Amino acid sequence: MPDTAPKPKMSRESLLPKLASHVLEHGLGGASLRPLARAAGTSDRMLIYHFGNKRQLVIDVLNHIAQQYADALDAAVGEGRAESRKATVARILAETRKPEMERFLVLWWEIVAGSARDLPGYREAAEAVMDRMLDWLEKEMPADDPDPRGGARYLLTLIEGAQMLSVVGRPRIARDGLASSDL
Amino acid sequence: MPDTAPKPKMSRESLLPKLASHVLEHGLGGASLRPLARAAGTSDRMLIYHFGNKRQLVIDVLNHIAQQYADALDAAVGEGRAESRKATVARILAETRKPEMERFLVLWWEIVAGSARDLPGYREAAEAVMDRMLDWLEKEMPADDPDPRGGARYLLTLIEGAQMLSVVGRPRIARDGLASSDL
DNA sequence: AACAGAATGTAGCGACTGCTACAATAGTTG
DNA sequence: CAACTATTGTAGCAGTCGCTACATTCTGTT
Repeated sequence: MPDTAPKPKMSRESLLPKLASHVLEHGLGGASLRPLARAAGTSDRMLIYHFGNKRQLVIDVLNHIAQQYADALDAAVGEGRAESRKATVARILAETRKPEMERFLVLWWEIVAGSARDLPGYREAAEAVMDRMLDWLEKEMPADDPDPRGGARYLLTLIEGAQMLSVVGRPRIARDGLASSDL
Repeated sequence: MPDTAPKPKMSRESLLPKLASHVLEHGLGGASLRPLARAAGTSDRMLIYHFGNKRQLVIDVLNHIAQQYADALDAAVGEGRAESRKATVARILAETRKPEMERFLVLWWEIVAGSARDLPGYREAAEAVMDRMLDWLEKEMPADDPDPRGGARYLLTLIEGAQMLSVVGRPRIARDGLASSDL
């Protein structure tokens, strides 16, 4: 007779993916222990047991998500570089439009907001994400770019501005703005 | 003998400024009826009475704040235009660094986050703010700019990207990016 | 003054919040 | 097997949430 309950032996690490997934779907602010626990197949009691308190849980989940996103970016880096800055921008915009990334993009602005309000853990997660994004962009810059370092920073600024404008319902502002730039 | 309680005769409109001020200070997500009421000198009971429910209150407060911000921007438009795009960017960055604006900037990212999650009222407020910001920028563009319309959109994209990077603790990325641009 | 409707206070409901006390079980180690 | 620790379940606490029932007062009209 097989085990009826396979005794999953839950740990902080085994919980994090499921918690992260729930947070990606439902956001961080509104997330409370009991729904989180349900999504992870445990009880609020055990979440506190494993993470100490909710604050620490949020911090750990944020770190996990940042890491997850960074890994996804790394996996998405293609072999060859783009041919132009314009192609680089197009590439990253296409990459972030993938549905798996879209969930993250929605959460991203919540991370930015938490960072602006100095909530614990948010700033660190945001920095980790932006740093990795910058790495990714530098690797993706055209081989013959005159200033790949500055250019990557320039493009990141433009890209993030464009994505914000899209998210607030004004994608055309960004599109027209990019079209009018010298890209 | 003077009135001990001057009977302020509160209305939706007379409440909104105080509510907006409290929201600017403490954020929207965490704001609950009782603290809001205390800040406005009423009771939760009366907030529901005047606004119907919390959702509508949030929507109204958001509209009020967006209007307030738009007015502040309008008031800040100088007489003469800037001499260069670079000066335009410098002008708006200086304007938004004023302490009164800074409170708004913190809230702004919460509005963006709510917009990304499609919370009621957030998208509309964000659109109103961005549209007015764009107006302001167009008026502030250099008189001899070859493409003031596209240029304003380009600058808005850059500026918002830069402000986001600042808020998440990476102002240097934006600064270096802007320095490397052709502004 | 009589009344009607708007505005407000008091009290509380049921649901949910993060978290904990206490007890039971499971797994490891001697 | 015995002792011990790690893990989990049950139950609940004190506080907050949005909101409402009910009664009262206040204001303007007739």
